[in-house]
Amino acid sequence: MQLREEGGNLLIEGACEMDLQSIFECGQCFRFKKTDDKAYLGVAYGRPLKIDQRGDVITLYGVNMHDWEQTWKSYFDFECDYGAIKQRLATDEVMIKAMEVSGGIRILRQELWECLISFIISQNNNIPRIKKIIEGLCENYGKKIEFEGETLYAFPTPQELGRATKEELALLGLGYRDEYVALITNKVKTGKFSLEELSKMSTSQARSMLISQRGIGGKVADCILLFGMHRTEVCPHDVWVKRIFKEKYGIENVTEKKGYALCESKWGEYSGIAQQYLFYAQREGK
DNA sequence: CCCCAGGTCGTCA
DNA sequence: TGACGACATGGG
Repeated sequence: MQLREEGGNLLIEGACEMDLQSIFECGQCFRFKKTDDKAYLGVAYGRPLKIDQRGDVITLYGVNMHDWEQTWKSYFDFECDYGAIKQRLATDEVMIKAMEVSGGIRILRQELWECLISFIISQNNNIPRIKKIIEGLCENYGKKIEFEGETLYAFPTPQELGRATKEELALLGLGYRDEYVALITNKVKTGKFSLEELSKMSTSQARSMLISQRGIGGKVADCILLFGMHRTEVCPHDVWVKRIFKEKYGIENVTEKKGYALCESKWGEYSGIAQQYLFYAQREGK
């Protein structure tokens, strides 16, 4: 892999265990959309990004080496050696086949606050609608960002989102989740629920803390731990995991508890990443 | 009209 | 603990 600046853009060349489509469409992140010219356009940490992949060249438009070091290197989790992780996970045929499809996934280091709200919204919901709702939140309450001739919006801060009433949220399509979002937003805004403290806790402490909040159960807590706090040992136990254990591994009636034990014994500290590989491959029908 | 969606909550045994 | 329906909304 090689990094260089060219024409005001940053180029990543050569193998880097990175596939933009699977990264942005595996359901870890809801803020990047595909453009007509087959790039991905979105906002993270309040900064706009346009990025595309042609052959083995990835281009981050308008990004210099300083921006890369400051923001995007960490966002795309470049401290992590995915080659080594995949080698560690390649212990059975199911996983090896899944990784042929989804091996380019990286667990993005997203903002905790954004993940918290996004995955509360994700419950009993489908990915296109989750994206639409979050887009609505950003357009209505987030800061406007003009970029490359397009208008983008940052994810609203707790203060900004705190201006929304429950009724306004309902209008954006949150449905019964309006109450959950309003409650936790208010707590974060007023400091009753500290994301800073949360992020310092052990995984099991943080999980209990999350679950004690209204509208956050085990699955949503796990997604927040994995995607918002990069606790890669956490495997969100959803309907798809059940499906995968049944169809691919021939293990039936996997309860939540059983599922965690299975993940722990099979994939250990990388259970969350393993789950993403399997989840994406399964959703792609492979 | 039905069913489902990266679930959670309250209730009842 | 474990099972089961309700819950808003929109798409198929």
